[in-house]
Amino acid sequence: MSRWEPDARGRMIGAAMDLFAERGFDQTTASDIAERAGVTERTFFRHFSDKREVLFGGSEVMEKTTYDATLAAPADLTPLDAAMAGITAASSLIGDRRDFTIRRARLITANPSLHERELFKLATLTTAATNALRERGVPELMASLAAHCAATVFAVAFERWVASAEPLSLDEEIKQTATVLRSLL
Amino acid sequence: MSRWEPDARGRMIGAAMDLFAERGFDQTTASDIAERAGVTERTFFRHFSDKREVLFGGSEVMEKTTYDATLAAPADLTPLDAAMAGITAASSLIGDRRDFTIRRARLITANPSLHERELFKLATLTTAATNALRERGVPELMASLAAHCAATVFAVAFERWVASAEPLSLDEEIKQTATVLRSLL
DNA sequence: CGAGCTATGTCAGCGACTGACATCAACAGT
DNA sequence: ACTGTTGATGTCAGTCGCTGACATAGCTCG
Repeated sequence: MSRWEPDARGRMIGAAMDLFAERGFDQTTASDIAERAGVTERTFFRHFSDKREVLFGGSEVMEKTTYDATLAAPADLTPLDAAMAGITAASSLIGDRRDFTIRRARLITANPSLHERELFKLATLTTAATNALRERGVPELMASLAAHCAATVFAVAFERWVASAEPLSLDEEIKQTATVLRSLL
Repeated sequence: MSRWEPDARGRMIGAAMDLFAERGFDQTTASDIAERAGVTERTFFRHFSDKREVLFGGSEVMEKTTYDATLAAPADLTPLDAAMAGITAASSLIGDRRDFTIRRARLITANPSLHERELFKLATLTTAATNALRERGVPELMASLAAHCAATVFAVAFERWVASAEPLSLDEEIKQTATVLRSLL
């Protein structure tokens, strides 16, 4: 797959996370990452469209999962429940690898520029759920609001999941958060 | 105020919006903006921490307004209503200058990197409302969820306000959107 | 009119990112 | 085993975003 060792991409991701944790994001150059991974700066930018993207590998998969699972949810679910089903399906993609995900989350919250990118990725999930809901026949405004609410539940639950020392599963955290959300109105 | 003409900052904002509209954000260099505004590139970066910030001038004011108005809302309001009061107060800061705001919004949605920044600014409003709610004695989780919901209403309502040809006021749009949100649950 | 403050100009330099071109490993077909 | 093709990588030069250090011009105040 690569000119020398295999899995250049994986090595770059690992090198980046190590370096970000050691020195911080801003103090790490793309060239640093590439060097530790045994490749060139140029090949780093062939794999990742920019320096931040090295931490956001699986996001297209999550987007597609969100869309598919929202669309495939039982027909009798409310818009909000369908969107929740979509987002929950996507969340199960990361709920497993707990320590990797948490390590990554800490790096992200430590850097505004990475935080920005994460908000953007979350917005793509919202859009995916919105599109799927519209496909289900939900009117525009309601689709958008339901998708946003589901994304909110995910974001807040994820934050708590990361912060808690002895944790529930991410799924459980989401369920509890969703319950509180419903009690708001 | 400036070495030559007054209101260098205002001229840079105007120049940036014109150039972004003419050639697009990526095809406009910071030096281009500075030149059209009659200043140096260095001066541009003294006024704006980065190239995107030229479109996000009033955001600290909106953040403070959100916090203050959420905190100052009548004590008998629910968390969601208090947060809505805060965000609505902030929205009135832009609801006036409609064509400027819409022109700006179109530039932002046309460019992912600007969109990223806008999501970040919206997140700061959410945080401001969350903090104010906590100050009101609302428990953490509920505060966070209420603030997120209020921000969602604002974001969705704003999007519709920008898209509509013959529009309601932004306030009206927010009220209608909030009603639909409540009907979701 | 001189002292000091502040906004601006000038210059040098790093790091993010890109386009163009050369190169190397693996693989397919002969 | 030989060769042509393909795809990932290396090399190089260059643009642009952004910053630190220092010089300078305008304003204010005594």
